[in-house]
Amino acid sequence: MSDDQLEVVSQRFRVLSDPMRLKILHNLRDGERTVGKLVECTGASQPNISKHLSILRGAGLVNRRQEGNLAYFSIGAPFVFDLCDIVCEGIRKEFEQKQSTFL
Amino acid sequence: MSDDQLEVVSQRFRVLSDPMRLKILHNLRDGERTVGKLVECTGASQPNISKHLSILRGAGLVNRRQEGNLAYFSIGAPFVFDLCDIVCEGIRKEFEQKQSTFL
DNA sequence: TTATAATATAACTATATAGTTATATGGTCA
DNA sequence: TGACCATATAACTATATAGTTATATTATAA
Repeated sequence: MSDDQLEVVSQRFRVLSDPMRLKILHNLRDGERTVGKLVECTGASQPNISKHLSILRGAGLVNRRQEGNLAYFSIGAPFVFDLCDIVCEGIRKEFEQKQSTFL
Repeated sequence: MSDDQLEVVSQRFRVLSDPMRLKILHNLRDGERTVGKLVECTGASQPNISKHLSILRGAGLVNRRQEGNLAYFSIGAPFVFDLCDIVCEGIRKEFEQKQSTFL
């Protein structure tokens, strides 16, 4: 793998390395949401959510659809949930291993 | 998912969000390596590699084995390669889609 | 057109972190 | 023991970025 490729891949992981962005993705799991709705669900500020959405969109992880003056965002790459599942599984296993140390 | 859980998951993605750490993992794919060997292969400084290795180890992504005054590191969680594969596939698809815009 | 609502962007601040240099630790061998 | 090697850590600097406040954009409705 070239350094350029490594750079691109690491950038993608970086997009997922923020709890608020994961929270947004989690909220979109049930279907598309407006910016306002995401602001409401996450408790973050509107500019903050807009910024995160633009980062997620830049990575192709969400899609944007405009209807009137509302912007609807939805999951653009379902594989993000596969990624999260693998990571969660890894965390779970590691946790179990630490637990077993005390048995 | 709780905010705490999101924090933990995002932290794991953060560990993978650095090109040098991905390079190290890539180099370990063929088997265990000493710190010196990784310094040689990556072209990074020795303290830099040691620091990255300690971060990777903190996340359970690599294992450490000491023999004499050499430290051998190896892959601790093979699923990282699954993660990378999924991300690479996503990048590839997105790239194809952008290409098709010009056809 | 003007007023209003939803969203996006700009400018800024504060924090996190990658990399460097210098030094410390720990192991081996004379 | 003391010299030497491999690795780890500390302190620091420079950069990236998450969040805030203020403002701009875009669309609807009066």
